[in-house]
Amino acid sequence: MRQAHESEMAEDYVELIAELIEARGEARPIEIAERLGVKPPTVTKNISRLKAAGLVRRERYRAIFLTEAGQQLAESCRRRHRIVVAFLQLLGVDEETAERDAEGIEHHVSKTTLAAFERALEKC
Amino acid sequence: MRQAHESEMAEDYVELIAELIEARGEARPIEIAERLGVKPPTVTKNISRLKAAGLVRRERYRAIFLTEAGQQLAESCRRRHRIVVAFLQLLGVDEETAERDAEGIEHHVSKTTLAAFERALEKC
DNA sequence: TAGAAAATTTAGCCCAAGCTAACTTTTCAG
DNA sequence: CTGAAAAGTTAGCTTGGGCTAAATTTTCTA
Ligand SMILES: [Mn+2]
Ligand SMILES: [Mn+2]
Ligand SMILES: [Mn+2]
Ligand SMILES: [Mn+2]
Repeated sequence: MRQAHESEMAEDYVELIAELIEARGEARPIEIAERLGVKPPTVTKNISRLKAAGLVRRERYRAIFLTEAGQQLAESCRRRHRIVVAFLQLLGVDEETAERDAEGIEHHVSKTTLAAFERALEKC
Repeated sequence: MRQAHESEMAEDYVELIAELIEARGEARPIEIAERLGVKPPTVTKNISRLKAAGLVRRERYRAIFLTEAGQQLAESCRRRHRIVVAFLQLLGVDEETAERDAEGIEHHVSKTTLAAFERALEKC
């Protein structure tokens, strides 16, 4: 049973691209660069990696969109992100810290652990 | 207020070195390689990075020891590791998964979040 | 609608962290 | 005490993900 094992880079990018598309209708390299705190050439390079990985659809100089696979990955990453943040806040962590820690933690949370977080959230 | 920001590599190495010294009296590259799932040359290279960072004391071909700074870092990493694992288990995650997830999560847990984990552990 | 500004890409670097192959040093068994 | 096995190092390569400077393309605005 092959685990897909997308990289953290891929997860953060598709998550952000999905959010930008939702908010603005399209995702532009310059916004991705700003949000992720990297420079535009880094985004260009990483986007072509995502394209090679089949997660992104894109023509040169144009906006970036997600493939079917990219959308699915983005959805599960966004869901996981929300759960991790909510869970940390439930424990009493302030929102800013919860967001910052979740940005790293999310990539190491297995299905099992995510389910445990959800259980904790359910029982208020 | 300068945050030290040791790399994940450094944290995992000093943590493991401390454990090996505790268990065996010394830490040897070949054991580090086995435990971390990397090859010996990788360990040699990383140990010299740790030495350059002042975390490790070592002569060529000899066992590896921690400096004062290395011991302090190791202690706080081991403590954090234990807390994260115990916390995940408290949530109902099985030990193996808790260990595996904690190995990644630990590096992204801020002081604030760690304190929240401890609070949860205290109130049983 | 031409030209300036903004966005994007390309080229060419850097560094961390991994690997294999080959070599050197240490250790251990007979 | 010697030689083979084990351990460790070195050399040299690869990949991912970052950067700057410079070129190119697109988008605005006067
Ligand atoms: Mn993230
Ligand atoms: Mn995220
Ligand atoms: Mn770890
Ligand atoms: Mn650990």
